[in-house]
Amino acid sequence: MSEAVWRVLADRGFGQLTLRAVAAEMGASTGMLTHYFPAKRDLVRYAHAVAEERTLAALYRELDVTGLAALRAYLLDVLSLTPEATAMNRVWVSFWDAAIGDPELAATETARYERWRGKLRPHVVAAIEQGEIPADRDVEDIVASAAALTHGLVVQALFDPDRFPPDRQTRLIDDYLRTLTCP
Amino acid sequence: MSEAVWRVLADRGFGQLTLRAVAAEMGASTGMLTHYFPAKRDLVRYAHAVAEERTLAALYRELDVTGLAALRAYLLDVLSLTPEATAMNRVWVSFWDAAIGDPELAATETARYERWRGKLRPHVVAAIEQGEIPADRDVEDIVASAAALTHGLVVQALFDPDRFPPDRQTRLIDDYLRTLTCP
DNA sequence: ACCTCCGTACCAAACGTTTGTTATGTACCA
DNA sequence: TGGTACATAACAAACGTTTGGTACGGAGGT
Repeated sequence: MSEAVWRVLADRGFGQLTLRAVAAEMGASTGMLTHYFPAKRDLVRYAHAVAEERTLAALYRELDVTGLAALRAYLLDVLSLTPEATAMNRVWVSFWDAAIGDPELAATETARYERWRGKLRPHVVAAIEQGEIPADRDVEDIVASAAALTHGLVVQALFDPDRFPPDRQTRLIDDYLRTLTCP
Repeated sequence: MSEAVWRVLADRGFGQLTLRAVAAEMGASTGMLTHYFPAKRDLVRYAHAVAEERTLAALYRELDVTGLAALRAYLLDVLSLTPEATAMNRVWVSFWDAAIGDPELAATETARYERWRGKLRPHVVAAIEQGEIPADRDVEDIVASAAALTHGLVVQALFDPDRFPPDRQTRLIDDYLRTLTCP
């Protein structure tokens, strides 16, 4: 079930997530879907959960590094460095559109962002404690700008993969992290 | 005509840009629209042009500053600092979704990004010549990261306006520009 | 000046498709 | 016997598109 939803999501996006498309993808009927999802809204919620689960799967792995190196690892996880990551990012960008028009989805996206920043925050704190980042910098602002730069690169890479190959995306993140170290 | 299209775009987004919605917005019939736009695709193209025109209107004003200050001014133009700018950004984010599924729209978005970066580039060059940015930094990378940070802030501000009020968005851009000045 | 013709600019209505949703029926298992 | 897990089919609504028709205004002939 989650497989079928993900396949529809990955190659058509959130806007084209339709009951019949999912049903066809799993060789079933729309009646079966309405049995599990009384309304379309429920299917969208489930699809959102599926996408988030796939995202977090990569995010919750253990790291053997701390501070800036850990921050770097988490940011690279989000970039479109592999075809799978690119598909993931396409899904999330399409979700942004859906969320703009739906207050409930917008709220979940707000929460997702805060969760992501919460994941990055301790490593910024550690980087400051380890002296990798000047202590007078604001933690919350660094987290927000790191997230911003990363998602900004994601969007540009989505529309211009030739100009933003994996090694350049990585280099841009590294350049950014380097500027964090200077006072 | 362009007024009606813009109104629909602004409060429903690209995904909900429909012939009937535009027709209703200008108190006309769908037949009239198909007279001017033989196919939906043509209406979408026109809507894209309308949105771009509104964007460029703000972008092509003359500046009495150069270098980093000019770069700052252009980046601030894009941020969601006013309700109008917020509406504009909602439209463009919704356009990203439409562009993901349509190669032709994707190509126009690729071009739009390159045009935007082209607008920023000379000011980065000037900043380097004026010694505001170390000469060993890559111009193209700085332009790309500035665009990325800005659009990343736009998206976060769209879903969390409380956490990203205008003054914080501005501060985050200023912090970024400050890190550019250090070697 | 008048009439005819024709293209432009629309409207109203309908068409076929796709969408979410609902109703009815059926197999199966406890 | 009754509830769960489906399939089939139909439904109304919304969509892009097509059709048939009306109004008008300028061009050309008489």
